[in-house]
Parts: sequence; C-alpha cells; structure tokens
Amino acid sequence: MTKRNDQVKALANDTRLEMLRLLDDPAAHFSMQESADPVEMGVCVQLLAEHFGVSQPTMSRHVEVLRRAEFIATKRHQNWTYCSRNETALADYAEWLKSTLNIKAA
Amino acid sequence: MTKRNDQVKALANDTRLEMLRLLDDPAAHFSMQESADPVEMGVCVQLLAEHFGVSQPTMSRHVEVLRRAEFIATKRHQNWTYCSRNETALADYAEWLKSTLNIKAA
DNA sequence: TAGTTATATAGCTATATTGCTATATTACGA
DNA sequence: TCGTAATATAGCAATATAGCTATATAACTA
Repeated sequence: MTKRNDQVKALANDTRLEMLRLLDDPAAHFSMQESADPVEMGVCVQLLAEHFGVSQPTMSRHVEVLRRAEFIATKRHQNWTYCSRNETALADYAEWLKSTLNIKAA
Repeated sequence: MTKRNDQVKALANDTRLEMLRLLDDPAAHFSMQESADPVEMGVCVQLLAEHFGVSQPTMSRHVEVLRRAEFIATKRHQNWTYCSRNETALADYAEWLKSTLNIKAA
C-alpha cells in the first residue's frame, strides 16, 4: 500500500470524514474533555468513540487508519492517546489530488 | 448513498483513479481507438478494459461507479459506450472536499 | 501490589468490493 | 433474419472493511 492509496481509502468512510471535520475545531465539539485541552493536546479516542456511538476498539481502528494516512497525528500522554489533524498532510493530499487528476479550478 | 459518499468511494480504487487520470488526455493514451475520435466522443469500455487488463464486465462496473459519482459521463453511440471526464463534477468535488474539511492552502 | 482507566490487539461476523464466467441486451451488417 | 461486436447484468468466489466482544497492555492511583 502506498501512502496515496492509504489516503484515498482513509477518506472513503463517513465516520472518518466526519472525524476530520470535527477535529478541525475541537473547541466547538470536544470542550467537555477534562484530561487535557482539546485544542492544545487533541481529542482522546474514548471521547471520539462516544461521540460517534461506536465501541472503543472500533474507534481505535479508525484512528489508526487516519494516522497511517497521516491525516491525523496521535500523541500518547499519560493513559490517553490524543488525536489532532495534520494540516500539512491534508493540504498536501488536496493538492496531490488536484494535480494528479489535473482538476481544473471550479 | 449520497452523492458525496459515491464520490469518495469512487476514488478509493487505483484503477478508477488511473482511469480519470488517463481520460484527462485521451489523445495521449487512446489514439488507437478507431470507432470514434477519443477526444471528441470519449473512450469506449472495451478499450479501457484492454488497457487495464481486466475483463469487459469488470471495466463496465468501474465505469458505472464513476458515472454514478458523476466523475465521468457516458454516451451510447452505435454499439459503443463512450466515456469522458466530467470536469465540472471533478472541480466541484475537489472544492467540496477542501471546504467541508476546511483544508488550508498548501 | 492491586485496582482502575484508556488504549490496542485478536478474533469473530456481516457486508461491501472487485475480480471472474456465463448470459442477456443492443446495434449493426450481410 | 442471422451472426457478430460491444455492453450490461447475474451470479459466484476471494478479499477487504467495519462493527462487535474478549482480552492484553500501559499508565496512573490507592
């Protein structure tokens, strides 16, 4: 699997797409997080699982898919894994998609 | 299935991604097509199947997936189905992705 | 050390995807 | 009308995806 293949597949799922959308503004969606500031540290897996109504292992896997695609970064702190968007990778992907398919401006 | 869901899934496949890439410049890749000018009419399913080394029914399904996603248009002429890119839909999708995920410029 | 919490991994099931072959449909030409 | 060519559809098999529960691991706390 290439990085680009990981990336297109990572986006081919509603939950993961919505995760990236919500993680763009953690303050707006995850301000209830107590263990750490969601903006500074990111959002923990459990809170994401609760938001989407899926089990913790299922969310753990979604996180892993997005992390492999480099769309999010995870950092372990105490016993939480915090997730935050990788803006550089997202911008890079959007640019790659446009250029590899030669998509003209809208 | 929503249109956006059809679209993200349509791109999650190497063959279909490459189809869109090749169809950006049919003259460069499908000039051997005899039944019609590939630039004017598009590229027929059989020629696409041969290029990718897959069976005709398999290519027919890939075409259908891309057509449902609106990334290509198909037109039947005589006994061929010609495929051509829908530049408007591709640009619209790229724009939607950037704005829905709030992807910052590279 | 023992218990608790958060996460990761293993293994299972249901469904989706993607390939194939066989066959139906459509269009043309003899 | 009959045969041929291109395409579409049906049905099957192999694999991938995404959910779950059970359990292992990691980190903190009493």
